[in-house]
Amino acid sequence: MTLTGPTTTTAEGSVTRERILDVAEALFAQRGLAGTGVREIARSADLTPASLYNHFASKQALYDAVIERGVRPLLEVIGRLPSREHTAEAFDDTIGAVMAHLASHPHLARLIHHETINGGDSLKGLVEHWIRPLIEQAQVEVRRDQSDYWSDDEAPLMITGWFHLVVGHFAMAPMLQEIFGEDPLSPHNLERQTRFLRKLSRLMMQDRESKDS
Amino acid sequence: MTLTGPTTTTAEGSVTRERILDVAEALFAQRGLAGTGVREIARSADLTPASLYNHFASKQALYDAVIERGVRPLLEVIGRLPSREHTAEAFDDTIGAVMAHLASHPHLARLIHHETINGGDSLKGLVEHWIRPLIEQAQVEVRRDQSDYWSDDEAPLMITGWFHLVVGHFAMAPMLQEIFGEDPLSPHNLERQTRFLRKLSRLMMQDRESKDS
Amino acid sequence: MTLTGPTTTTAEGSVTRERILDVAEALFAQRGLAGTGVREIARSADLTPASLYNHFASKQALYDAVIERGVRPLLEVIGRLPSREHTAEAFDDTIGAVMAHLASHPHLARLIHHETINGGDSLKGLVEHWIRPLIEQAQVEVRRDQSDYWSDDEAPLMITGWFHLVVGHFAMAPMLQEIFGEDPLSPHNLERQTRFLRKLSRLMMQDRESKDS
Amino acid sequence: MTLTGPTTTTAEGSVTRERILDVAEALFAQRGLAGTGVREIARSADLTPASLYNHFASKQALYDAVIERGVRPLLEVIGRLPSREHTAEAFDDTIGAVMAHLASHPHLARLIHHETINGGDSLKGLVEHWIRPLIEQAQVEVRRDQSDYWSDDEAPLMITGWFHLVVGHFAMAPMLQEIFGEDPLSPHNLERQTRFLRKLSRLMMQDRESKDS
DNA sequence: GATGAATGAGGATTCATTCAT
DNA sequence: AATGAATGAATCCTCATTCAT
Repeated sequence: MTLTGPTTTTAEGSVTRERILDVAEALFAQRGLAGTGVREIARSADLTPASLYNHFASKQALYDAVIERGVRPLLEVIGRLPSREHTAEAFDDTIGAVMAHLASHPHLARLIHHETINGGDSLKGLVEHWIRPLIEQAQVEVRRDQSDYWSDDEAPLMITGWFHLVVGHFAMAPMLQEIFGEDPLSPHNLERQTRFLRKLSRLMMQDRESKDS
Repeated sequence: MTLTGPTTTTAEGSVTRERILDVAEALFAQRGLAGTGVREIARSADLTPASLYNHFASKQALYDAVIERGVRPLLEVIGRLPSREHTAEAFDDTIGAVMAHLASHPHLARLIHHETINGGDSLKGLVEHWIRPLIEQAQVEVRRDQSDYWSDDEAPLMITGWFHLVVGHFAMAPMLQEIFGEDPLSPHNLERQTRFLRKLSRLMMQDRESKDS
Repeated sequence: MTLTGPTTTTAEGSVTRERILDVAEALFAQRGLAGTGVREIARSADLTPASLYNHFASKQALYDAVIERGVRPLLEVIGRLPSREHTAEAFDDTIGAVMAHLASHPHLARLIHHETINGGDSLKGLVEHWIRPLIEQAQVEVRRDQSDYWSDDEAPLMITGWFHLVVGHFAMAPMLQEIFGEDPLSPHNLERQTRFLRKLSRLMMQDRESKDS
Repeated sequence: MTLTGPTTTTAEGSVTRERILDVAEALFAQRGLAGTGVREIARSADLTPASLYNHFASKQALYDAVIERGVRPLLEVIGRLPSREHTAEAFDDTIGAVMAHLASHPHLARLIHHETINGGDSLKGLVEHWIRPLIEQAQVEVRRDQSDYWSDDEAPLMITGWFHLVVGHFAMAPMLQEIFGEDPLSPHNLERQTRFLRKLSRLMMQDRESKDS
């Protein structure tokens, strides 16, 4: 009876809370906020709907918590790498890190897509803190390189472009699977995709040197 | 009663039917299938929910019709341009045409995203007929160019990459608007994005020559 | 099939709507707003809860409609009688009319009590239009009679006093029934109560003469 | 832990229990039994709903306790004063005492009204012990005075009438406040109301004398 | 004595859909 | 082609209550 000990991790969340977040993440990613029922979430977490409300005030609050828990680490991954000398290598690292993070959180990208497609109220705050600095920094770097292939005001387009390329791959995995008959998120395919993106990045960066010469 | 003349164009669809499709497209794009209520659609079309069922057998049928009507012309746009000599120019044209089509159907991209994120049952058939041939053709062209920067099996990645870049820009317009404070779908910004994509495509294509030398 | 004719009385409300109002009036009077379930109302009206919402937007809206339908005629009854020469007789008539109206709407008084006890949001507007003029008029009459037993500023107390006496009798009928073992709303008892109130009113009015002497 | 000293007065009730009764009284008076949630009561008492059940077996039990605690002293106040020689003065005293008691227990009247409007199961026992003797006594006194204005069988009507007048004033205070813009329970207004009731009582009692002569 | 977590039952309301008119 | 009314099923959420800690 007493062997089980306390079920709550005093740190931040009880195991139940975490379990709910896990299953909700998967379901919200699959079907979106509106398409996911509280009953469904509760059942997947081996709970009554009523019990779920002991941990989250509302479906929306749960959704926000899922987004928060998923996106914040991603932003931290991104924010950790930016300042380096050699842009190309640094960028390669960032791509790799982001790809790795998304790979180990298979629902994150679709979650982000869902949020992004409509106004993204739950995401807004987070993203502003994330994308805006990124763009400003990118602008600085583009300028520093005195690139004449890419102009300063194309920096935002490049950032969002990379966003589409990276997040898109994960978000659309179900459909790519349909089409190609193989899992785009398998280690092999992920490596291939990462390699592809690195080649592309090198193309975009190194080109300047060849132009400069 | 009869003074208004016939309201139905037997050819393709009644004006009411078309009106329903219009508002449903906008709503489905905004909130997805699950997030959009029949009542909402009906109200936006100045109808009773009951009346709506005189035109579509079910919400799902309406949704499918919206997808159909939106995606088929896009596929035709794409299918129309593929065979040319100079790959670079042809590709530029395709990009332009697709961008133009998406620009004039502002809900299409988000609709596609919604469908793509989950299994995309309503889209599956259409997309298979669309993307698979594209990829096969791309593979042929990559091979023909004897590019040694891009390998044959990277062709699918390039295709999907372009998909992400083009469709993503439109689908995520609401969020980009949030972040940058300007409409990504304004003529000026669309032109800029198109120019950007063309520069990128040139980079990806022309690079081979510089490497060859 | 067609013999039943149209089910809606074009005038104001369909028969169904009226039926709902009837049963809701009884239930709200018995158990109050919070104590009455929509399911209960619907069942009593031979309807599904869902169907009920075709007629009233919400439980609260239904409640308001019940109050409105019940109280408005009462106010009209009161407003119709006020101007006469002989105050005593006029007052007798008013008492009689109000008693009669409440007698034929057996739930009205309890409904009013329910509303009055808490802030009476649904009643507020109606009552202000009703009680305030009454008081002003009463003040005029008290003053006109140059009564020296009742002072001018006691007019409001008299009004509310009569309110308590008349409405209270009906509202507390269930408990009086409990205590006395006979129905306070039976014709015989109602008559007795009316007679009692008239005697009381005469006492309050006529007394002035005896005092004057 | 033990520094605060014993928190329970073994005699009658713990302070917590009393606190719960206090807030519950206010809430039940405002919204009735059905309209008041256990959560609400607990929150107002700075407790968890679960903790509340350490003090009361159920919501109903709490409600009954509130009624008990509120009504019993009132009955005692009434029961204490009845036997005197001069009816008029005795009655004046009773009115004053009851008004005073209700004034110092501002929720009591509304509580009684709530209970009275429906069957009043929780009140039944108490009230029977209270009102029935009162009526019998009143009947005796009416008879003793050989009043020919009020007949014997009007005694119950007088009792309930006084009940309406006294309790009504307190129970409907919220609405009267709405209408007149001043607090009917302020010392000044209470005094005025008491004076008014005394004048009325004298009218009802003394009249007999004038008729006798 | 207090509480976090759990729950079955029920709360009001909305769902997509049907059908007679 | 349009609609008011009806409905079974589902929606999110709250209810009063229990119990191990």
